[in-house]
Amino acid sequence: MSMGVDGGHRDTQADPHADAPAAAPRRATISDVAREAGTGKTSISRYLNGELSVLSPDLRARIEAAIERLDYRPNQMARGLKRGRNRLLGLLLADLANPYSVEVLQGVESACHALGYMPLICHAANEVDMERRYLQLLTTYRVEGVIVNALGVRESMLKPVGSGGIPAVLVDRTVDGLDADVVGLDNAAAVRLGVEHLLERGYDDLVFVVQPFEHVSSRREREAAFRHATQDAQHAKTVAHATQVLDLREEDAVAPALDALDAHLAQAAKRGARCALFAANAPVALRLALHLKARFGAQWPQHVGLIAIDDPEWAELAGITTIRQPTREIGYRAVEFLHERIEGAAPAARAAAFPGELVVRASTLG
Amino acid sequence: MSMGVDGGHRDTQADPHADAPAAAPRRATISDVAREAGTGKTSISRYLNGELSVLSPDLRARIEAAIERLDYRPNQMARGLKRGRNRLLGLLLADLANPYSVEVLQGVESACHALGYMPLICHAANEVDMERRYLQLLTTYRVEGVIVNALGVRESMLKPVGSGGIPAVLVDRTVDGLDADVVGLDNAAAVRLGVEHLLERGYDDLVFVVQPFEHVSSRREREAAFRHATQDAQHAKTVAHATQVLDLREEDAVAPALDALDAHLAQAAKRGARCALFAANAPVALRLALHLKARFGAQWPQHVGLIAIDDPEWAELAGITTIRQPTREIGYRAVEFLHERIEGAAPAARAAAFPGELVVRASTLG
DNA sequence: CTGTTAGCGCCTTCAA
DNA sequence: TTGAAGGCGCTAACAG
Repeated sequence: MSMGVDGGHRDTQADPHADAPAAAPRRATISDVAREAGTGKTSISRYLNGELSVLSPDLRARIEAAIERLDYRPNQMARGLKRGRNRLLGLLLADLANPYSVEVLQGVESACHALGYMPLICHAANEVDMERRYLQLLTTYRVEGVIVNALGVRESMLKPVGSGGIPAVLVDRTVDGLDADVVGLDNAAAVRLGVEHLLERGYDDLVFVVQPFEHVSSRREREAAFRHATQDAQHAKTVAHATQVLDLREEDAVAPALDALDAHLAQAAKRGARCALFAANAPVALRLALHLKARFGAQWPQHVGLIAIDDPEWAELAGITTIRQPTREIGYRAVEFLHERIEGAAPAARAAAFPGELVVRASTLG
Repeated sequence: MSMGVDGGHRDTQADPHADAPAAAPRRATISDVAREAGTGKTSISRYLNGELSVLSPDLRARIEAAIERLDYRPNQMARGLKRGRNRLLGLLLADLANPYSVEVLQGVESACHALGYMPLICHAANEVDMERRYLQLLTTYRVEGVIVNALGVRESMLKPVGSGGIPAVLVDRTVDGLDADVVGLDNAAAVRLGVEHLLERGYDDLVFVVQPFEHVSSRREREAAFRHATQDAQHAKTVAHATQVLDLREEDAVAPALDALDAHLAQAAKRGARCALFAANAPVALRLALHLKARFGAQWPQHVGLIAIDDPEWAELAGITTIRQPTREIGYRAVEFLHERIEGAAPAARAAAFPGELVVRASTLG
């Protein structure tokens, strides 16, 4: 159950009779430093915490020297235990293989540096079960707050801060029934941007392709926005639209979905319609591009349009039009929100929705 | 200097006069559980550590209930402080934007789960300075060992385990003067595999493209292996070869390097030679592919061959031949090595070199 | 089988 | 300006 199964660990203690070079010289503690500097632990502690003004220059110099000589590093664990805060932030990521996550992570890290936190990164690899375990583990390490970008985290795994839970902020997706800060893309605007671009380019049969979206708010929002944008009064009569679910986690379900898509494309072609696919995110886009290439050859963009939310590094190489998210900002803001709550501010749950940016490439030349 | 700048943090303590719902109900401690269960802390501790056999069924049930009722989670920090081991492993990664790192990470995680460790992931974003800071930080959190895949870590930042340093294992690259375990690709064999493939396909002018390699052992090894493979007796007279450095961190240096490459390609064409580029890793390959596409259009593989070490997800889409590394195994093995050392084994430094696998695609059709 | 005691390394009153 | 003492949450001898 618990991750730390440590039964059966022989506590290999240094053999006093071994002629090895100074068997495992324990790291120096604050007491060692105090002794070395000829003073009490209190002064060392003061020094460590920057209360330099209350230390005589002499003592201060001795302490400095002692620390240097012993290569002393204060033990964060002990510090944390004592003061009740360890400067650890949990970051739960559903899928690090998705470039989006890595970019958000970069923003998170940079904010952590600025604010003095150490991010504890947990990668759930798209497994709901892992998410639960990691959340427990983070709790166990007493992180001061968590940033969550998960697939199946439930409200019950993450009690709202009011009821004794850890401060939490959600990235990209909400959790049903959980009243926490959320930061992510302005999905409605981003999708609208994409749809308008496709219409401008003359596509009149749009298919939104998305992973199962019932349980992921951002997917839900994007799908809904797609329907609204295409049903919009000014287009309603001229634009065909449909949604195709593509479950990338079920390899067996992918082929049928792609077949359905092919059928749709064939029909559209017969009608003389110009068809374009709107991928809800990068993983979907990759899968679609691979399929289209296999089916139509390298010239596939002449047959079908393709646009995607997310702008992975390979989009440029593949010539795919995208809607880029300000991922780093998203990560940065998440930490800022979290920091405020950790510091005690308790405003109502906030939501930060960042705008996406259209990057036009060859896949939507029309 | 230190990351944990925490001066100026108002310790916002709960206002006892606020009518808020039960101001921040502190997490239950072992004492709380003991009281709730009507027993002493020791029994609780025993329960937590799986010494169930020495507890009367009755006590055991009461403890179980108390824990449940209080939603108690043992504090890992306190545990670690006491027993001197916190089950934390540091993982220092030079660049998470490189898919290689993410894949290695997955192997690391899966091994950590199996062995009961919690990986503390640090992302240095290709900054040597970050690497140093993170290494210090890890030290400060008393991780039991570190897995290092860094750019500029020096021996001085990572004292060998014998002299009081933390157990360390290196991934993909060694550190000068540091006698630690290393796990990575069998570079010589992988490069040979690639060169032979290119020769078979009829290329007779090979250019190895690599980031600055003086300080990164794997790049050095690959470059050397390339020279050896091409100078090999049986090819020496028929194959032209060269090495081109491409420093991706210096945007200003990229264009000149690509120009040089272009010149080389032009000359080769004039001589009627069949030219192929051998990218030392995925980031280089991406950059090259982008350039070739811009220069020769989508049909670039008809002009130049391209092969790369690493097999990122976009390689399939771009149709680039690669030599795939068993990245997950690499990460897994790294943890295993580290675990053994943490457990006290002190064998001589080992090296695990895994074989690469050739994945042929359209970029080397000849 | 169960509880008491003494710290792990550090911070924090409190008194000198 | 300095130091001694107590305790954060937990484990590990010792007793009973």
